[in-house]
Amino acid sequence: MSLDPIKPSRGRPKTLDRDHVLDVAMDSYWKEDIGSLSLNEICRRSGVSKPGLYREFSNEDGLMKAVLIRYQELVLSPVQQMLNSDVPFREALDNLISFAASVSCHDESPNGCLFIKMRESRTHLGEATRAQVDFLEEQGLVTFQKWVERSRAKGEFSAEMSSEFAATYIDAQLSNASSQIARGEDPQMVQKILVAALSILK
Amino acid sequence: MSLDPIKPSRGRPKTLDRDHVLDVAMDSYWKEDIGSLSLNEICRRSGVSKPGLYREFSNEDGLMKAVLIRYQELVLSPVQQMLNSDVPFREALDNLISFAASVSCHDESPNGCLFIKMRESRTHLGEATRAQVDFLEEQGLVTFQKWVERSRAKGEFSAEMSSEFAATYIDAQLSNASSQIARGEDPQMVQKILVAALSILK
DNA sequence: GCCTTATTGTACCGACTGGTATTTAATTAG
DNA sequence: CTAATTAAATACCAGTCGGTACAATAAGGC
Repeated sequence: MSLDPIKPSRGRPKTLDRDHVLDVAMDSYWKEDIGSLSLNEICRRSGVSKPGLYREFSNEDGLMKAVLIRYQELVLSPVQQMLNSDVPFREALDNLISFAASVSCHDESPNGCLFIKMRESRTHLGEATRAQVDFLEEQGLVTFQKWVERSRAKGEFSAEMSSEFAATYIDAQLSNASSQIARGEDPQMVQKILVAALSILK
Repeated sequence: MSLDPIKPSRGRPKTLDRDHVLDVAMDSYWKEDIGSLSLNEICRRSGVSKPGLYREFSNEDGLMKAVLIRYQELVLSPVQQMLNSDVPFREALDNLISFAASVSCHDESPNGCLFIKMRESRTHLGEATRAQVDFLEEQGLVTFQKWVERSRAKGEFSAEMSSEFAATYIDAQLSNASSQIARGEDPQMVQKILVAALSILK
């Protein structure tokens, strides 16, 4: 294409650091209640003026969608790749469990999976973000289902249930684990519950 | 005692219908996002002026605590009584499952268990309500644990796990089911997941 | 007829929300 | 140099929030 994203280099140079804002916003949404975190607060924290933020992301919905996409690239994608690889089923399951029982943005207070938090806060999301959540949810279910099907073909999964149900079940349990982590429950207990619940996949 | 709750019968007669307000508030908190439902809105819906509501419940915290207590009496208590009775374990478990997979305030949109919703919205609660949630949570865990212990003594529960863990596990799965119902997922699927997850208790 | 007591609703408070109009600053094109 | 272009931040908008001062009202006691 002829439209290069190179400097058009005209007018006052941009000082707004998009990635910095996204980092701050992701951290904030991650460790706090999504519905209670205001744009004003994100502006304060990222040191950006409100009109600046609106110029970059259009509105709150645009910012949250951008944050979610960033989260997908940063956190979800590696997990999906692991599930798409040929790691043995039990090993992949163990990885999945320890991932779910430990997700946090940094070393601080536990907060669960941001995607799942957003899914739970569905009513607080704008149109675009909600659509992105739906897309990621579907993508996740497909990933689980294909993983189960491949594992079954390899003889590593023999539970008597449809692959579709298995995918839904895994999603439900991971979702539950994330909620518990976010609620502040002991990660070890969360993991123990997860192990028990997923033990029916054998 | 000498303090009868009979009409002190002095001053302007009260017209505020406490129970009506509580009903409206319970319904509202039940089927909508707790953190997004304002006192103003509850006043509008119940036809009560704001100072009237404050006189009756002190503040938002007081109202929510009163609502939670009402919910406990109305919904939770019967379930607890069932678990404290000598109903066979499998039957009680089935009751618990169909209860969890169907809780709604009326025939309308599903909304899960209000207590669990409040527990998930912990950050939006005032001090008194939060304390009440903690109390009910502890009470629930104790009920589950004693139920498991009695069932084990009757030879109806033989899974190899501590009664304490079993109680935590049941709580986690019911909580998950409630969240799914509230999120609008198909009750039949929720029930199926619940049955699968609780199948490890045998 | 008052006075006291208790409940009522209007009208307000300061703080905050998502979003924007507007002015000012910094750069390039000519 | 000026004009055009782009981005900056201040200061504002209407609306909502939880909470309250306050004057009007309705009853009993005397």
